[in-house]
Amino acid sequence: MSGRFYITTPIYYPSDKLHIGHTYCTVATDAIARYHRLKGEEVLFLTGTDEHGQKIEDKAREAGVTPKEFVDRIVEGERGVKDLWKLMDISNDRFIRTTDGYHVSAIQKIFKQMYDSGDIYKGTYKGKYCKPCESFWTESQLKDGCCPDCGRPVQDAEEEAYFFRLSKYADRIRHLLEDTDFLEPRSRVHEMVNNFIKPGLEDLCVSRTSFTWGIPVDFDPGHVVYVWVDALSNYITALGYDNDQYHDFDRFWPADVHIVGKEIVRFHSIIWPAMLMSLGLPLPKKVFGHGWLLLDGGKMSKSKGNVVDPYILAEMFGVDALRFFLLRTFPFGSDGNFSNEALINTINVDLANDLGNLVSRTTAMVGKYFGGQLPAGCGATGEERELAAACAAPGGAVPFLTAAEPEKFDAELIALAAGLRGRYEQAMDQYAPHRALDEVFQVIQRANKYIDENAPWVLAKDMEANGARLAHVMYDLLEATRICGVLLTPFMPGSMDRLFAQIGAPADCRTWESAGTWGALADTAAVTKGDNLFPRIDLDKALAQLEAAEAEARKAALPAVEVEPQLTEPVDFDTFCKSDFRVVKVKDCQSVKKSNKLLRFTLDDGTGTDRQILSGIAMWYKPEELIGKTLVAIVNLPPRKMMGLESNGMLISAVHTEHGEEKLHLIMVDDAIPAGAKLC
RNA sequence: CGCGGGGUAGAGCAGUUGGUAGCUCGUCGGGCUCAUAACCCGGAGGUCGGAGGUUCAAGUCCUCCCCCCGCAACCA
Repeated sequence: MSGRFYITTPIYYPSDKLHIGHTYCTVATDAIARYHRLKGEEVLFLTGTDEHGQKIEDKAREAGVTPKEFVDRIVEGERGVKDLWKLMDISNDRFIRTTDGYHVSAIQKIFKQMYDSGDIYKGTYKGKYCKPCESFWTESQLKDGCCPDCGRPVQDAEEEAYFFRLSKYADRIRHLLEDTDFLEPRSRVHEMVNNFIKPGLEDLCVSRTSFTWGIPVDFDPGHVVYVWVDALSNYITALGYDNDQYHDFDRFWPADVHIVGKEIVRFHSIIWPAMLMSLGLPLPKKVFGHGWLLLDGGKMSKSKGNVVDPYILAEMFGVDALRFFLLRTFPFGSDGNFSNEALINTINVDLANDLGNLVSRTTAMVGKYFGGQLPAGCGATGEERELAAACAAPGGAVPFLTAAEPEKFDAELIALAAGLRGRYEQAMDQYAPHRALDEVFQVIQRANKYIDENAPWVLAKDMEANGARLAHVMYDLLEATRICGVLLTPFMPGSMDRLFAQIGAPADCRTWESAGTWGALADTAAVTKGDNLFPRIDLDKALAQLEAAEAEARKAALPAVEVEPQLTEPVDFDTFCKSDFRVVKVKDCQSVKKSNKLLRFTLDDGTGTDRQILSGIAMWYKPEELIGKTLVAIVNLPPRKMMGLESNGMLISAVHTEHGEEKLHLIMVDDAIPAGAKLC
């Protein structure tokens, strides 16, 4: 049974602090890794950060530091990535940074190897070039044939770049996706095949010359390795492939599973296998694409300002409660709606009422009725052990229980608890932690019911007559609790240590083996009622507190008002005068079908002919509120089509950023000004 | 007709190969008092987005339509 297990998270992009979504993915991976360790397997759990690229180069420049300084702060700094994983009790064995020296040199070797084999070749990246911006654009990125950044005309240009022969592997990839279990859940396969394989895989541009923050192509100065080869290869360089930092490649490759978010399934299920094929390496056994945590049914994003900070939640409710909530509530393969109410509810219902209270009432009664230690001989009977063994056996059906009460209660509880490990294992092996947890809680609920059925407080009234029975009932409760505790360890390691201490379970009662055995706990184990494992949370109070904390964090993190830096490049007066700004009156304004940003204006510009302008401001204004307003527009821009409609000019607005949120105000002028008045 | 996901009780969700519609919260009533005002039992509440079709039988299979959410596009 004990084999090796290599599991990875994605390497996260540290251009910003990580949020609850990253935490979700890492916590899930951690629980799976811990599960395999519990089963006695030799596990290697890898996580890390992907630190190169244009965006980080830009962000660093904005912050006035070097790119390396910038990522160091986010990765190693206070409340950074590593800090967060430490807080969340993540048990990763390794942490790779793509700026680590061994990775950098390994990538150069890998790149060279693929070049030498002919799978990477030098080609030309045909595109459009904007001289003032020194930027390359593809045909589709252009705005009206002009540079999307500055709006100036662009020229045909060719840039040297390296390409990977992705097309060569299309057939093998399609087979891999369609005919094997390589990619799960299955629904993601359709998306990949329909969107990317069927239209035809094109060769992939794998180098850039437009920025410098990347791994240099060592045989061709000026080129840096673009994200694909750099980032995806982390899964093998972290094992020591093409480097001497580690020496586990033969031990752990191929990976058992890459856990990834659905947004990067494409890279892991198409590009990564193709790269490995090119290198002649075995493919990972599985890529699992989990769902996203949504907020109010929509995507969580910085620009919406609705990012949930895991630090605040963990500090307020405890790390284990947060870990548990994330994995218990949401089906791992699909999206789920995150909310603070759901979090608190789950903590109260599952952890406080069901599990915490079960431990509390059980340990309290053992203390009250037996001074914290049950009498010897009250433990599992031979018959019970047999029943349990039958239920725990693979495929073992629960026997038909005909015994009379109260033995029937015992048998039901034992049968359910003894079969739990098998059901849990099945769910975990299918990457369904939510189902595994559901199974555990079925047993916890059954144990609570078992207390009511046996009414220990009634038995305790006559210890002489019922003492033995009472002790046995208590033992059954401890034992059921222990089994649940073992199986919850991968999810809540810290809390389960406390639980085991309370029910007196030593190390050999915390093993995977012992979770499949009824009667592992010594009947005379020392039981102590400790602090509540999971205190109940006052919903309203906690929500208010959370909101305050989140608001404060948001304010601290973001400057109140930000404006674009002023341009230093002068514009000569003649050029300026070529822009024809006019006062216009809004005759009609409607939203554009199928667009969530565009509004269509019908304007009186003083010429007597209506002018139509499209403007991407639907986020800030409702169409009807603008009718009749007096605005300013530039009217001599070349016409441009948007969403099939022609726009003749642009309305002028003032824009700024407030607490990270983009704000926009149309320039409105005095209604006394007639349409067509020129601005100068 | 761009691609995909989804529409099941007030809310959030399960429903494998078609065979009496379930779970959690909430709500109403009952029980118990060991326990973290927790626990246990029971009730009410659903034309399973809409319309057709296949079938002895459809939430489940087929066709069409409507709505929501992502990606994409667009935001001169």
